[in-house]
Amino acid sequence: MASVNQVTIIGYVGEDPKIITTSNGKTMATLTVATTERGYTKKDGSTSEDRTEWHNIVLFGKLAEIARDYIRKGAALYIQGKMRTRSYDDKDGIKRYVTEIHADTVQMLDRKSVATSQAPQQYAEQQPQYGYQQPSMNDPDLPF
Amino acid sequence: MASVNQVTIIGYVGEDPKIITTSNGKTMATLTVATTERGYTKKDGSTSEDRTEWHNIVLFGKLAEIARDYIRKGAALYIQGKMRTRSYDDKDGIKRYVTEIHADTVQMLDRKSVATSQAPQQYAEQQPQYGYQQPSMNDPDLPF
Amino acid sequence: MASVNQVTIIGYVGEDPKIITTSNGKTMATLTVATTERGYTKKDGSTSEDRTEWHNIVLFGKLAEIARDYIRKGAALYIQGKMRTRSYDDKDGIKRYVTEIHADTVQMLDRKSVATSQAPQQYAEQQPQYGYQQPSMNDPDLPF
Amino acid sequence: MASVNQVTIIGYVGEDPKIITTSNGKTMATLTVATTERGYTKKDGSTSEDRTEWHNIVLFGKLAEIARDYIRKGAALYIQGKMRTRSYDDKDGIKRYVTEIHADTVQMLDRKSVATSQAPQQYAEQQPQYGYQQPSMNDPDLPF
DNA sequence: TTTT
DNA sequence: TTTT
Repeated sequence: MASVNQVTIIGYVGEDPKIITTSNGKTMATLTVATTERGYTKKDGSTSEDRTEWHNIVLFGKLAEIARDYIRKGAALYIQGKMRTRSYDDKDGIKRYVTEIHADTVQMLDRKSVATSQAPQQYAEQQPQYGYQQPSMNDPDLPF
Repeated sequence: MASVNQVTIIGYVGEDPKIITTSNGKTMATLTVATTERGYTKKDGSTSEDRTEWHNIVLFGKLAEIARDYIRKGAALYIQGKMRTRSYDDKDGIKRYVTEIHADTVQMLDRKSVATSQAPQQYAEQQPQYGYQQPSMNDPDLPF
Repeated sequence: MASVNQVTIIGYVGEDPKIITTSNGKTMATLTVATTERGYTKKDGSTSEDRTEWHNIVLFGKLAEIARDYIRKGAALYIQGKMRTRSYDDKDGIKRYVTEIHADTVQMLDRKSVATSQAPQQYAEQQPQYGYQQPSMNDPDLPF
Repeated sequence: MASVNQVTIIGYVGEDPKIITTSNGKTMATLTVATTERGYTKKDGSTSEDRTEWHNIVLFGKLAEIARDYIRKGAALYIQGKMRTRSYDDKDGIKRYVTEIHADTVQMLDRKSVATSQAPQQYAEQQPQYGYQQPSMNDPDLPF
């Protein structure tokens, strides 16, 4: 059965990634990325406005470690992954849905890392495609 | 500012499309498309299950007319578009979010049209890439 | 360093795939796929013609075995891969270049297999996403 | 008939674009873009080498004007387009083929323009998504 | 709710 | 050389 579910995003990171260590010891990261559709001038002379879309990105394993170590608010990213909608119960016990992008590929588009906010400087300068590093502080807060 | 927001889906239509005529006379169609990620056998011999994802597709203008005239439940489609999250108030007045795909491109992947359920036969046999046709009954129900 | 090289093709197979067993025992398959850009009517009333593009697809390992066992002339395929240009010496010893697509993903878009020309019937009916099978006759001819 | 022919490239411009004014007064630009596949360490400890692929990009109309005015050697680009193989006669009258990418979308990925080599400074600082400008010197040399 |  |  033919099936394709592929999203490609180029945009800017809204906040420093949130890092979670799952119960089975895997690293997971969540972050938000903005894409902006430029407004344009219509035939009647009126102009449409810019439109910003926020995407919920989820990273696992090695990609999550890259996020933890190198990706910071403001970074320009290329992301490719799959759309996934999951349900959760909100504070009133009502079922809600969020659509996330589970990334398969992440590339940093900044020539020099913008990883400054709390990222160790020595890694900020290197910006590898895949980075490994000793564990750091995890943010256990619920993402999104 | 660089920005890309692009989704590519190949999957199967869950229900006949819902057609809406907007207040300014434009045709809009909504439909759901399923993608299925195949389960696989892990190294330890256990198997993961198939996972089906449902996508909310929104079509405007000519693409909506194609949906109205040719696309039916069960059809295999190739869709390319943008992710968009919109908010609406649910019946309790609480703000909710849905993520939709606003399609730019739709192609029917079935060699012979599967458009049988209530679609005019003469068009069901042809399956053009872009179809035009006289107005038909619209379904004013809220999609999704 | 950011880098993306990705091609997506949906089209029809021109000839039965050619199968090669490489010196280190790996299976490789080559096939050609046609994409057709529809002509359209211009503002001045003139029409542009349809334009068919032929793509040289190269498959390795398991994907090559799927090609060998299930993909035949006329099949509709979804292919994703990388562009690669390689050089070779033509019969006059002059360096030539061909651009190929090295596929990472292949999906058959026909609901029922079109694998009829010389493909074993029992497999022709099944059309799995990934197929394994005992070695068969290889075509040692140079592809493309 | 279903057909998709789509290439996505992120890479670096090899030389300043070549600009051609076609016989019917349209602007056309050609440029080469490099993508690099990172080498990796195999299971046996050996490492594969980095592999650079050069892509021949062709731009028409407005995109060609952007290339002329803003894109220079070394620029990082996101490009989406179609693969096209064309034939030409080489100096010995022998038919040769080149595969090019006819771009539909071009985005500059550098935060500050790298457009320095002969590009007017005032535009180099702005880097619009679509730029218009008075005609400049064209390079009539054959590209590629 | 689809499909294999 | 495919397909509609």
